[in-house]
Formats: sequence, structure tokens, C-alpha cells
Amino acid sequence: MPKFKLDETDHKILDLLIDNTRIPFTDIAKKLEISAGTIHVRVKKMEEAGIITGSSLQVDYKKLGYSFIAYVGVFIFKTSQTQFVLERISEIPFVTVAHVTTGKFNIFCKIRARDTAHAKDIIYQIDDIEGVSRTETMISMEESINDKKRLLHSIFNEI
Amino acid sequence: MPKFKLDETDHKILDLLIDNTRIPFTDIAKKLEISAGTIHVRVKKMEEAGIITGSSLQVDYKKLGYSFIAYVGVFIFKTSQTQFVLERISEIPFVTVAHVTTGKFNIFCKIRARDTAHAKDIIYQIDDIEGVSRTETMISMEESINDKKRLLHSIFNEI
DNA sequence: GGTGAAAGCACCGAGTT
DNA sequence: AACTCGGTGCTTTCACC
Repeated sequence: MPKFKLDETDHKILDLLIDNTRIPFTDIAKKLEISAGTIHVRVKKMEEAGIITGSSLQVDYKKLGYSFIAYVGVFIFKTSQTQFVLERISEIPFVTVAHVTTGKFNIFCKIRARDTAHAKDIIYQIDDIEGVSRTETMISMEESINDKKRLLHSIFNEI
Repeated sequence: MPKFKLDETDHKILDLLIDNTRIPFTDIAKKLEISAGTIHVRVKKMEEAGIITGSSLQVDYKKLGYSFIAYVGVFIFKTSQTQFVLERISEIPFVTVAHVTTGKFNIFCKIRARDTAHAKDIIYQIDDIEGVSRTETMISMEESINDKKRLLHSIFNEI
């Protein structure tokens, strides 16, 4: 995997697109004082290189009635069952991400639910998977801002 | 907070936009067999209602050299210091999200780093915050697919 | 709430420097 | 690599259903 080299201009383009994918290329062109055609070529190159993998809509799940977030640590009887359990967990609706981890838990996942009752259903589904010995739940009471732009800046400042 | 009522058409529009914000409204219009103007109006309404809060680019951080993900559980001496610590943690570069949680940890965060050495630096920064007693790190060895589209489907199937 | 048409822009590839 | 330019197609508005 050859590392793709991004320059200052690419950084600026990503910076403008990261939290607004629908900004017109002509606007970016004006801000960076280069032509819109160039923006187009550079974005295409970053897409081809796999740096840009897509775009997604930010949806306020709270407004849809899903304001409950919890992290669930999962303990497994035998580590050989890890892959199997990971796959089963990933299939459960409202599990938004799952990781195989070192440390305390074997698997670690995040769930998004309507309320505690709904969360209980989801956690019970995890508990019921063959190979799972028990789970430990951490309920999120407050989430701090999750800012993609800041992560990107941190990365660009380092490179 | 009056709950905004989405109908089947809104669901379909969100479904098409959730993992491709740049799909032309004219394409959506063809698929749903309604006019592009209507798509425009509905998207605008969902934006005004705060259901759609924005759009973001999906970037492959691995390709940029940042393939290390870990979750860090944080223990705090006195719970009254929680807010202070949360704010300090949120300011640390490469911390991508932080939660105040019930359960084992007081605060729980996710970090994205270049490698273990880099992660160590980040975790030391967390440990150094006034009020933090100790931290517990879980390194992600494998991440399962994180699919926004699936979450949205689960939600729409319930409503 | 939806339509369809029209004006204004944006996209994006080709050809040039 | 970057620019310009033009055809094509998208967005957005508005008068009308």
C-alpha cells in the first residue's frame, strides 16, 4: 500500500469538504484561488487513491427518538469464538459499531437505542449469543463534540 | 421538542442520501418517481427541522497513516471534577469522541493514532489531567463494519 | 404537498500551455 | 499540474394544480 502524498492544497480541499460535501467546487476554487477544474481533478485523484471513500449525511438521531447511547463490553468463554460472536453482534440492529479489543473485554460495541427498555432488549440479544459469558454496560450520559474537522487538522499539523 | 413526522418518501430520500450525499436530486427523483423540485423541498424541510444536520466526507484514516484505534476508560478522583476533565479530554488532539458514562468508568473516550507510541503520548496526556486517577486502555484489533444505512433502516422499520 | 419549466450554475472532460 | 472553455446536466424557484 503506497502512501499517497497530499499537499497543502489537498489539505485545504479536504478541510472544506469534510463537513460540507455539497459545497460547490467553484466556491472552493474561489477560496483557494485556483480553478474549479483543478479542484475536480484533485478530488477525483483522492477518490481514486481511496483517501476519500464516500460521503455521508449527518442525521440527528435524537430528533428521530433515539437518544440513548451505550457502550457494551462483551466477555467470551473461549477466544476462538471471537470471530463468530463479532459477526453475530454486528448483525444485531442498533449495534452501530463493534471491535475486537485487547484489555478487559474481548469485544466492545456501541449501541444506539430509544430508551433503557429498548437498550435492554439489545443487550439481551448480545447476551444470548452462543459463546458470550457476560456483558458490562456503560451508559453515555453526555457526549462531547465529535469533530471530524479537528481530527483532520491534527493529522495535517503532524504530516 | 415537537417530533417531526417523516413519511415513507422522506425515509427513501434519507436512505439514498445517507451514504452518498452527492447523488443528484434528479436521480432520486427518477427512482422515487416524483419531481426533483419535491426532493429539494423535502430535503430543505428536513434540514430546517434539524433531522439532517449536515454532510460529511468519509476519509480513510488508515491511508493517511492513522490506523490505530483504542478506547480509553478514565477514572476520576471526585465526580465533581467530571465536567472539567471531559472538557480537557475533548481538547486533546486525536481524541475523537468522549462520553460521561455510568458503570465502570467515569469518562470513556475513543482515540485514533498512528501507532502504539503515538497512542501512548495521547493516553499520557489524558493521565496528566488534574483529577484523573488512572486510565484503562482497550486497543481495537479489528473493527466490524459501521453502517449508518443499517441503523437508519432499523429505525425506519420500527417507526 | 406536488408539478414542470426555465434560468442560472456547476460539473467535468478535452485540448492547451 | 494547472488553466480555459463548452456541452451537458443539476439545482432551485415559482406560478399553477
